[in-house]
Amino acid sequence: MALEHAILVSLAEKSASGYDLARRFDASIGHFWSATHQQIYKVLGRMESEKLVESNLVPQDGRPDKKVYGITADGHAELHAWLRQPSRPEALRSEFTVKLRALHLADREALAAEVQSRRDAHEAKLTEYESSEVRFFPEPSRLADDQVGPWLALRGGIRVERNGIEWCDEILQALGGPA
Amino acid sequence: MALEHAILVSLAEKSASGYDLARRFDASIGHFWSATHQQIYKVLGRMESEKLVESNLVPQDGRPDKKVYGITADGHAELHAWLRQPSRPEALRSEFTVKLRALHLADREALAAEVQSRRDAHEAKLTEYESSEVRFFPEPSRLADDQVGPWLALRGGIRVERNGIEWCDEILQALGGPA
DNA sequence: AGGAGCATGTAACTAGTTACATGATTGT
DNA sequence: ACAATCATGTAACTAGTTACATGCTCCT
Repeated sequence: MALEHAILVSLAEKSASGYDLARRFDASIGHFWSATHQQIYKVLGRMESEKLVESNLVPQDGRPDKKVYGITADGHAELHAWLRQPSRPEALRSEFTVKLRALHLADREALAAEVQSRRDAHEAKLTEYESSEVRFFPEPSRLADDQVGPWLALRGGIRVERNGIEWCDEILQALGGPA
Repeated sequence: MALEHAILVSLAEKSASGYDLARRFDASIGHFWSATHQQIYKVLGRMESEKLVESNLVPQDGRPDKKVYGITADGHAELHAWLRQPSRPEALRSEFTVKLRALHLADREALAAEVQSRRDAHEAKLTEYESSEVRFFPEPSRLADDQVGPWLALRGGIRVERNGIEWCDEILQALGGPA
């Protein structure tokens, strides 16, 4: 299961509570694997019973106590085993593309509007990624060892968004030009 | 649910049995939305009870009888309603990218091999898509009305694969050059 | 004799989503 | 007073995967 491994990767960087993980899955790692807090708690529970992670309760004042999870030796072993074996290539699944195939049945105006809003979303993400790049990886030629992976992941995100924008433009043009 | 709508799109093109649909979901429409025969049969059953599709049994000789499904008026209505409303933008979910982020914990050789095999897979798909393009859409500037959508979908696939190849090359270079 | 293609399904399971639930503190 | 943030969960449901099951025909 992928969420399990995403959690192991995240906890290997730094121990965290379920809540902390949920926030990470809203940002950094969540750009490539999303998860809600509900599912994170569920999976953490199972992972604890499988001894991949262990928790200790940290009392706080002015705030609710939290359960901070850390990765165990078994967790590290599982993580390394997963890293060693190739993951199956993920087939692309796009509801939008299914819809696009049915273009001749659709309202062109409505579809063009949808494409435009997808383009805007790609643009927004691209801007976000690009500013992350300049902030966190200003000198990509000399990165610390543990920064290469995150940088390459971000590069992938940037590529996906740029590609998405170009494709939207191609569609808009085919739909009758962007006015 | 997206499979439901993918089936409606496919049946709107042409009536088909569950088996036929399963083959379509291995090829054309399956490039953007995959489904196994088990799930197709399950969903077809529900869709029939919801009167979105209707079936009639076609006896064949030398072969098992088949249940040919066609789209109903309700099905068309549902399809058009779906086409009119924007689909939520799909977040990208990539197990590989999660792994890439953990590059510093992984075996570089093994990861490079995995990247190379992903690159090969992208290359193979790209070749397939490109030959589909020349075969089915030799003159993209003058396409029949119902060919524009499928062509744009294919263009999206081509873009995704090309982009995937470029990203793989970027990763391989960062991992120490492609020898 | 064996495998591929045609044709349809059931059953058990895993993963993920949506809705609901609680309760304190801090900021506007 | 109201919303946001911190913090943890349960319950019900939907979607999708994997394994199992049957049986006929055509090709090699």
